[in-house]
Amino acid sequence: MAATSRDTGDRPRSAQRPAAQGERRADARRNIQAILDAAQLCLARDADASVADIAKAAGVGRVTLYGHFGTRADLVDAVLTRTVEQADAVLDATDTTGDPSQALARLVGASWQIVHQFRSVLQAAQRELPAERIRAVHDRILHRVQTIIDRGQRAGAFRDDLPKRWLVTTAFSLMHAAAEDSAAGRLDADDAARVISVTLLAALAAPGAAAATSTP
Amino acid sequence: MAATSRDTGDRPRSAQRPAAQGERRADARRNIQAILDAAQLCLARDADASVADIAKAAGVGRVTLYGHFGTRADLVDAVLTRTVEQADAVLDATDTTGDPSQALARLVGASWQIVHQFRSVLQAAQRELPAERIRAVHDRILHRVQTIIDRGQRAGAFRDDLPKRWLVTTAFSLMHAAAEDSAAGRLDADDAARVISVTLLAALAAPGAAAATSTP
DNA sequence: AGTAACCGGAACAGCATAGTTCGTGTTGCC
DNA sequence: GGCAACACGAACTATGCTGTTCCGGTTACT
Repeated sequence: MAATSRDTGDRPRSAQRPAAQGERRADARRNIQAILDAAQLCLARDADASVADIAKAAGVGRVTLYGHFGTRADLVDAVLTRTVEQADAVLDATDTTGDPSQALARLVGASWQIVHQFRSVLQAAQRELPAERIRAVHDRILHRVQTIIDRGQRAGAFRDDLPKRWLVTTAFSLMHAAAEDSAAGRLDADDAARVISVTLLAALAAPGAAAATSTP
Repeated sequence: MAATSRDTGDRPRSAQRPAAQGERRADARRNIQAILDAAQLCLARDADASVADIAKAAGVGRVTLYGHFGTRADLVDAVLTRTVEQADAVLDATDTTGDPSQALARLVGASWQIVHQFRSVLQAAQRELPAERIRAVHDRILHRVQTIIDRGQRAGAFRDDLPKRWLVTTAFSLMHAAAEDSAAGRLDADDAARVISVTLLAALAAPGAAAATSTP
């Protein structure tokens, strides 16, 4: 249903078909990226941003947007897919082996901004897409942090007297809060990774451990 | 502008005036409370809940709702005012003297649900009310936690190597996260106060201090 | 150079919501 | 008991949004 597949039967300007499967003119490819970029920014600011707002921000006409994305839900799904792919790429490139505390600090440093962007898009998606679709992508993100917390607990570095699910929630809520404070000018973006890591590791440290230090 | 003042010039059923300033019939008072109750619940679930949804949940007609609240913004403002008053009442009743860690734990225990409810209403209000109005009520809530954190830092119990504003944000983000997890069934509501306090106090503890324990 | 792919403003239909008016009935206060 | 305060469904206007159609112009690919 997304622009990448283009096999949508009855659609406006349905005669528009690429010469080959998936093939497109350069201006069409440029517009699709511009629309996705604009949608990501607009939806992060306001989950109810209109299709007209997004088209304007992308510098294209509404009919052009509808030419590439059949419905608002199609567009939101495409943005969600792209956001997940971007998050996966960054997270795949992050070393999560070795000392759990240091691994978590690296993961936090690499992903705090993406995690927040992801959540903004997710909120918009929740209004348009089925709950299963939302859960599928949400769980993939959670899983990585959970794996490190599991390792940390087994190694005795992280506390195990609180629900594990809550520790994961704590990690995400601190990243989201930092992203919001940073966007609002209340927190220096350059300092955010350190601030989140110090706070999170202090919160997660096994009681009595000397892990609760000023800098990781 | 809210139902309490009733001096709104040209309004539907403008002939409806209480016998005395602010005086109302019993059924009108009951309906106003029902509308505010319903608005608080509906807006907490969905900041875009319609006036028709709220009226239905309150068990009144839309015209009746408009008879008491001139516009949607008037209603949202009234809900915000009431929510702030409720939060003030609970927070005023909480002992914030003595040991900063224990004071913060008490404050958290008393307010985690209210703080979340307050934020939900605040999100709805942000779409309807001027930014100054939002900031005025928001800062009042933040101030109480900030005062305790100040005391804790002076007493050496809380860390001072992270921005103070961030420590306040941490407290609020953990309360919000716990409320969301509780609402979603991922956290036992009866255990939430303990879980938040333990996590928060561990995060705030001055490095090296023995405050990072399992139970406050 | 030719032409299909692509673009996009105008206009339309349908839907949802906010706010208003009308008219009639009910309630509760004096 | 009387009557003003209160209630409320139906119907209306206005606005904004989604999605579609039309049609003429532009771009870019061969």
